[in-house]
Amino acid sequence: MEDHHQDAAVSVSCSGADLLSRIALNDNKAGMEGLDRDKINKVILETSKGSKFYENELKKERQVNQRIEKMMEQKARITKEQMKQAQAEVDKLKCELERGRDLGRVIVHVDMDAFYAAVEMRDCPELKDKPMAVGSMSMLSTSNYHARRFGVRAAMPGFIAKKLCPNLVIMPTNFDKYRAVSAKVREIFSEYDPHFMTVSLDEAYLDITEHLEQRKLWPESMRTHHMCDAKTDDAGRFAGESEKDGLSPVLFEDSPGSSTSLSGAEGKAEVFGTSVEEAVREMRFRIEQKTTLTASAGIAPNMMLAKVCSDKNKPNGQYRIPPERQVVMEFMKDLPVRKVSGVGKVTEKMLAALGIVSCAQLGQQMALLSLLFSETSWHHFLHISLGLGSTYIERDSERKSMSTERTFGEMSDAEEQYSLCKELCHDLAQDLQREGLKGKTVTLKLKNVNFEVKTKAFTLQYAVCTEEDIFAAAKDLLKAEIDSVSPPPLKLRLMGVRVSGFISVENKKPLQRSIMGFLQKGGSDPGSFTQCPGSALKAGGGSDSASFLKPQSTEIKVPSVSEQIPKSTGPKQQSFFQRAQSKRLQQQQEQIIISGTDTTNISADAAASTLPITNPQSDTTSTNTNSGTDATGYINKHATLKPSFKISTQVLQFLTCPVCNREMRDVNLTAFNHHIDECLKGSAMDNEHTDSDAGERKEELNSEPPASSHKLSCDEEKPSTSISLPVVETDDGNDFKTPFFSHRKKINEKRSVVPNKKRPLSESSSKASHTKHNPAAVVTELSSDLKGSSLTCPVCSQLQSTGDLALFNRHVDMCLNQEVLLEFRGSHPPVDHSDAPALESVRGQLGDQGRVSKVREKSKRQGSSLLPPAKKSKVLSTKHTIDKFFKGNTRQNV
DNA sequence: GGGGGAAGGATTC
DNA sequence: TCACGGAATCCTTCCCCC
Repeated sequence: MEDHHQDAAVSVSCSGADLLSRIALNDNKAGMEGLDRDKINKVILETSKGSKFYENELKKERQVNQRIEKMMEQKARITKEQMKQAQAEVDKLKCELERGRDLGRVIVHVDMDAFYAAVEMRDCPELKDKPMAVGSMSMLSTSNYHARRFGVRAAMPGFIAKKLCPNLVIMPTNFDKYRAVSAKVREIFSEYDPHFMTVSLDEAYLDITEHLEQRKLWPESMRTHHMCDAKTDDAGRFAGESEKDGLSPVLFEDSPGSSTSLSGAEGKAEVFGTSVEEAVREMRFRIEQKTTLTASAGIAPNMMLAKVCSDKNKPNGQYRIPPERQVVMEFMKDLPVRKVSGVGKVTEKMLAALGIVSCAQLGQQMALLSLLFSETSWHHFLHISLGLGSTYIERDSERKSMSTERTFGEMSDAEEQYSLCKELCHDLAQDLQREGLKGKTVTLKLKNVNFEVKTKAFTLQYAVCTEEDIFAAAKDLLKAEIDSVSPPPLKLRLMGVRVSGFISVENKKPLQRSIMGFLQKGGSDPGSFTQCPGSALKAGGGSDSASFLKPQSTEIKVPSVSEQIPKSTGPKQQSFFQRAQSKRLQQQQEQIIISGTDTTNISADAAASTLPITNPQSDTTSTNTNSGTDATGYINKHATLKPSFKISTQVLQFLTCPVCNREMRDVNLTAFNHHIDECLKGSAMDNEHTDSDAGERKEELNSEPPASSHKLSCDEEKPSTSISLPVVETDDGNDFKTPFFSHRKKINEKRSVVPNKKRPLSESSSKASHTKHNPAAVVTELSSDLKGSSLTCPVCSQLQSTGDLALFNRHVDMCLNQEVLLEFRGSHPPVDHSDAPALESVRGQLGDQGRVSKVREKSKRQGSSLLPPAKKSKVLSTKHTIDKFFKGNTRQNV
């Protein structure tokens, strides 16, 4: 939604301005130009003044002012030498960023105009000439353009809006209806970019680069669209074509893009060209035809710019920044920092205190900013000043928490509070179970009648999702709060409960365990590998655990939205290597079982320290599911500290050693076990000096493949899978140094550094292993490319003197097997991989950029921090800053 | 000193 | 007439423990 929450005025012209920037009107929004700000602010002030809310806002404002004071003191202490060093560091990073600037993508940000209000007006034509808003007396979600002329806007309480505009009609929200409209719009989006990313019901990012390529070849007929092809309404209230006249155009009849309006154009055909602008205009045209609502769009080489652009010609317009560095820099020059998503009222104010209002000023003051702000923050600022943003659009990032909260009138009775708490837990449990999620951290959020917010969290030993379990934790937190408040009683106006630390997310860390589970049949809860062995299974118990015990299928297609399989159990959790390896190893196990035994005696101590084993092939191997009562289904994680990888003594016709991959015929199990023991010893010795490396490699293998890499599973059968990785790019801007990857370098010339600190594993990994462009094709490409050349093993970095892919893959398999064995043997400290470029590349391929970043950041912290972290001010955090806009600037041009 | 949990805060729609 | 939301994510700081 457009600038929904930019509710701090850029400047306040009322008295006491310094304390009012949080409350005063922000008219920096389409349809709000030229308002009598003083008058509006006066009304807002008069209405708010004296309230608890107002007092709290003043308090927060004072805190921000204190932060600014501290920052200014810090600034005063900065020496010339420090500035010089800082400038050098900034310049260096700037150079790297410039080198990695990617102008090759065409990113579009589409934003529906006054979405909720527009839907309501469409369905209730009598509203179209009236000032109206959607929401309630306590809060408005959005307003139409008539209302905006009175200063009524989103994120404003309804009662204040009523003061500003007594005739304002406030419509209640109807999310079902908005969702239905949104679904229609998304259908159109998917035709331009099947991987588009939805931000909210009315916003999306698309990468239409590929579409534009194809579009060039399209005949005119494919670019011809007819007026008024909307057939039905979204909620049964909109009658259709006969009523469409005058609806949508009236919303924004004087808007920049009104040429696409519907009036009097029924049946006419419009032909769109092949250019970027034409493609986006066509998309907007089709949205309008289908929904009678208008959308605005921004077109730019990255997400950050596209977002800013979509606001430029709002409503019903579009704006494009061509992919030229000079133009980008020119565009950024006068852009107020506040216009950039991620810069909120606090950041704006802090920057303003340093004399920074525009993005050009931001660029000029980077050395200073690097000394005053955290690394994350100033890197963000640097990206902004250079007009850089992410060129990779991530589609579905994994949910990290789920919560529910409620605001109410003053509540002081403890019994009532417990009762409400239980109710919230009930609701949350239902939501969690609906999505098959379980989390270990329960957080209680409380807001007292003075608007002071407190959160109390507790992390359990096991993941929970039932009302009882959540409430058990939440009520203790509530009790502590009730008992500690002084003076009693605790007077609340809001209570919320959140569950986070989902085991589906956490399990990305020990994913390697899944490889180790290659012998397991029937699949089990990957989440039960926790600090509390077996606890998740116990906690999950009964039907709850079912959602985590779903058979894992090796999906070929990308799961649709409707496929609500918990992400924790999907093949997504295993890397491509892992899945291929698991499968191969599992086939070996099948051979063992088929040959007459399934008593693989991995460990006698399965119950004490068990590794639940995921079964990537459960659909096809479920006949061999273990009962779970014996040790068969588990591998003791300590078992291989001593080589004890035993298989029961029976003569088997055909076995393959899981260590060296050799096939053995007519061998009895004693001999086979002996062979494995020897292999293990050999492997252990081989790796003795590289344990730490392997430990790091183990982590690399933990990474998660992208959603799209599900497609790769169909190639797992092929011998070339070991090298058929979708991603070949490191996130540090280093060139690949091995022959194995050298041919990719040409493809990936455009790269940039992603200096993101603390990048979440889930996001970075999925991003890193992005294979949007037909991964299957990559397999072919790589395979054919490699024929006849020397190859370097991505695991051990050794150059292999063979061009034979089968031999090479065999070697990679063996290396991978050794990784598994090293895992058996215990943990390994991470090491510096600076001398292992191939591993770095592998890490990039496997998608675990988060870990790469961590290693690099560690060295960075040691070497480059000019001020102790504690002295650096905190600022800036957003889901749209580095994560959405900047991280992932390393696009995978596969 | 580093890792990780807890708490608070900023930002977004 | 009273009256300022809900959900999610990320970042920073603090603190404890190893």
